[in-house]
Amino acid sequence: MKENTRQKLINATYEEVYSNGYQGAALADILTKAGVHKGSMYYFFANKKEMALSAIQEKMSERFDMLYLSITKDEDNYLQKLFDLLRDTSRRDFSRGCPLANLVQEMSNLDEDFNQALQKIYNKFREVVRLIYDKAVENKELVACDTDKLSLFSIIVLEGALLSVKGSGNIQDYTDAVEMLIEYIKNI
Amino acid sequence: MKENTRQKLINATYEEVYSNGYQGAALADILTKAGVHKGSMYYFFANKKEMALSAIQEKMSERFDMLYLSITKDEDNYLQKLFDLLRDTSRRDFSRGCPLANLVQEMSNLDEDFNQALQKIYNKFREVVRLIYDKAVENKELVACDTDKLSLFSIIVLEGALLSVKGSGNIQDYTDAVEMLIEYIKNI
DNA sequence: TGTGATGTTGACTATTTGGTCAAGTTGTAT
DNA sequence: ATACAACTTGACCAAATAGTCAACATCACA
Repeated sequence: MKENTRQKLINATYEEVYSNGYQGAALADILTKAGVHKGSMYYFFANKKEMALSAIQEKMSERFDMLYLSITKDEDNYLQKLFDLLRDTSRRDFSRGCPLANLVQEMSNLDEDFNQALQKIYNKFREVVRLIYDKAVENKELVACDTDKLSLFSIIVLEGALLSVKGSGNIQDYTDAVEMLIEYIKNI
Repeated sequence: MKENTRQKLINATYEEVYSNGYQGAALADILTKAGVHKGSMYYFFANKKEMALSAIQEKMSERFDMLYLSITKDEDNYLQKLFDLLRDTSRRDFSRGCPLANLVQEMSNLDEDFNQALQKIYNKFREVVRLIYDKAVENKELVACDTDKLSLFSIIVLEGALLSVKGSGNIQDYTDAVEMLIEYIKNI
């Protein structure tokens, strides 16, 4: 049962922080959503910040591994699978946007611990995307190029596109941007 | 003196919200920074939210007009002036990022009034960039193309690049992305 | 079955939050 | 000079905030 309570807190924290930001996520709401009492929470975590950092690290790694790292473990069609993933709007929560981007925007210049944790996650994300491009080059799906810069550009367009949808309320912004990015990559 | 107090509040609110987000901006801090007492503030604004919305609208319009709209009022070199502006890192606050993007990320899915205000500002920004590209096409600096999508893509790359710097702590991300965008535009 | 470790409960606190208000000061026009 | 509007002051308030704690329950195991 131990992991149960902890995991319920991690899940609820992640959800509340994703929806409201770290500063906007009230402890009382997290506890209600998790169905856990305050004292129990302080048994597992030192404070709100430690719980949020744990939630972010655990849930985001999980998410990136599932979505992106899995592609590198296949045998071929690396590029196509990445394009498919980018094009798949059903997997995206356009209202809440990108969980990582939200927190980077909110916290990286406010708290050094968040800054460091988010930098690690962000760099890992970028490495995974670069790995996909490296495999694509290796497999002759893509001509040899600066895959590091390409992964940077890809993430920038992805994050920017998700932000744009939040700003305009128009999902078309996302699909347009993704197609422009894919066109760019095909023309390298 | 009337405009003085109001303006001090607008400036302080903008700064505090820019640094800490709307939810993280404490009224007490805004008042201290402005050197204005609470009662005075509530004489000029109905509440924190109205004051923040006023600050955002007034200060952001001012900023976009100064940076971007001014380009469209010149006679030529539209494209070059836009590229110069994008390349000018001295004008950017990489630690705090883009004021508009920060607020869109934080508030657009939390409050409908913020959502509407930010959408207007965001759309205006995009229109101004499109106007620059339209003038560039008209002036034969750029071949005829879908300037609307190009403005979308430009803003997405810009916002994404600023976010990336926050995420990685590396300003090179910004300059790399801007050069890739400029290369893309030159190759249209 | 008793004992210590692991986990749970919810009332309690101190502080900070946005917001109110009655009393005061200043400016301005007649 | 007077009167009225424009503006300022800071004490006060209720609600929400993160965090504490002593008592209690449950579990594993000797």
